[in-house]
Amino acid sequence: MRQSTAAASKLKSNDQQLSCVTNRIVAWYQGSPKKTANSKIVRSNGIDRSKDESELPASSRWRKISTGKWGPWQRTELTNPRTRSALTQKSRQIHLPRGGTVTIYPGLLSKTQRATLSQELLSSNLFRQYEIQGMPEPRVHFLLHEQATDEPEAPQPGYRYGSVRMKACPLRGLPKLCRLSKIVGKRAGVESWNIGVNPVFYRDGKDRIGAHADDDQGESCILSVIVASPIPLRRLLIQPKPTKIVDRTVLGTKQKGNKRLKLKTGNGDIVDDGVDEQHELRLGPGDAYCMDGEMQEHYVHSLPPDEHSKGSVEGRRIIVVFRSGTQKVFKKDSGKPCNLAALEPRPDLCFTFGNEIKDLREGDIYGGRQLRAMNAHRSTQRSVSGNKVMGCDAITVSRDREDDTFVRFSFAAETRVGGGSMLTSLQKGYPVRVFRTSALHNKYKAVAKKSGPKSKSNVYRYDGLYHIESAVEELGDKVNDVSLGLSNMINRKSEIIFRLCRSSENSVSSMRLLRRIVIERMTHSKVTSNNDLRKNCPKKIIVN
DNA sequence: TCCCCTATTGGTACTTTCTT
DNA sequence: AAGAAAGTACCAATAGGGGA
Repeated sequence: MRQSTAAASKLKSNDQQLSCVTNRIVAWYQGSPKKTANSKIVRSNGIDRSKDESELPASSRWRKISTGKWGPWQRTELTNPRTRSALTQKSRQIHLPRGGTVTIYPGLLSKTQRATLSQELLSSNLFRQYEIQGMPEPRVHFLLHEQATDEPEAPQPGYRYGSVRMKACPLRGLPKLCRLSKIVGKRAGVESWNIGVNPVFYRDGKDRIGAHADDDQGESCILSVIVASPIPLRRLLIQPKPTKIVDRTVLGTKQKGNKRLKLKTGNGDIVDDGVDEQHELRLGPGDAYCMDGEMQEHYVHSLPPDEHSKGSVEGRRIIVVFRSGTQKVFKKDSGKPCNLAALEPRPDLCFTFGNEIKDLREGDIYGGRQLRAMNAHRSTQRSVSGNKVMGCDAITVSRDREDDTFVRFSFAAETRVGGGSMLTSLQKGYPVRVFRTSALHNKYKAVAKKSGPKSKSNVYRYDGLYHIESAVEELGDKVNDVSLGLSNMINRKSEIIFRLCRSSENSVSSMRLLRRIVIERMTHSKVTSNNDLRKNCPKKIIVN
């Protein structure tokens, strides 16, 4: 009884909180954009953007790949659509050089419509957080569909890209958006948004979307309506799609990688016109833009981060994306529902040096996600966590080095992949958290707990704090000691070999920890007491 | 105009996860 | 089994501003 009352009051307070958040956003949104009139944004390329904002702001620039220099941003020519009707009278088009069209519909929504729609979306409680490339996406969103039903377990129409699987909720649950969907469908000449209606919430200027094409489900029409936007406006960046087959050396440039832009001709040959292009669109609240299927073949688009509105509620941006293409059905949704905190701007990550991290215990096994959540190792895709200024707080060891004795080992890193931060830690005498991973082949390889979920991903064992003893730069035959403040002299591409030694600051001695690791590997259970250690420990430690 | 300092940006490497 | 990725953030190179 008591419990249910508590639950009820909790629900109520959640509701109140939600309406509080919603009201605040709506209030902010309805407020006049005071900043516009006076703020002057002069970009490094010398263009004064504030003049553009009252009109349709589209600009483009080009560069020759051979020279690498970008030309100035210039106003993009906007043409009237070929088909004129009452519905498209105000619209304008950009015809992209490599193929495809963007149609802009200025002022599609009134201020009142925007406010009520914002409220409907934010109070729907439907936003979800999805993960991609091992990280939460820097935005939250959800999918609606006119054919979706209320049964949560039943398969529903959906949308999938990368590892994100979105299962739609019924569109009729949000009546205002449902109405809008029909209006914009007419305007764009689309009978049904058969992939779905996708409201997206960028919580602040740090939230963003990387370069991508909407081409995973045969999209033929992608229409986005901007419901709310920070002022100054954020830019939508459009660039040619990178191709897969690339050899820069053949083409006489030094750079490696697959970024060079090439085009496919009609007969399948790959040609290269030697030119990069970029296009920017700065559309405001109430405006809409529509990308066609052909554009998705040749271009990617992105919403780059905006330092201006980072960490601030004023940086909120809400858009609704309507997609038509190939309808698919999904049984599962890969996202998690957002609580109220998840709708606030995400806080910056902070550094923690040393052992004082809650739930981090020497010898224990963790997943990569756990490490990031604990702030014990912050980087998904590099083994060194840290930066050149602050130093390195943690590393993961996943490459075998013959000299690893557990107490001491060496670790190689170029300055560009974290060697710089390790040099800082060496100079400051900071301890580094060391995690050995299951990717190792030597006897100190981390081994997943038997009881844990079956997964192909690596696991990480916390082996305690280590101090960096020395650093040498290897230059062919020469070896250069860089332990003392010479980091600026180092060739960024040469490897620096660091020697690390397990620190006496650790709560557990090296030998005791090593014994525990051995026993836990043998018994697949946790060693919790000294008694366990004495009882189970073999006389001679042999690890394999 | 040159120099020096700071801010911005473009290029890049990185791992896990998932698909083909 | 191979390969690509709707991401992250480091860091060098570059641009821009201010002072001499």
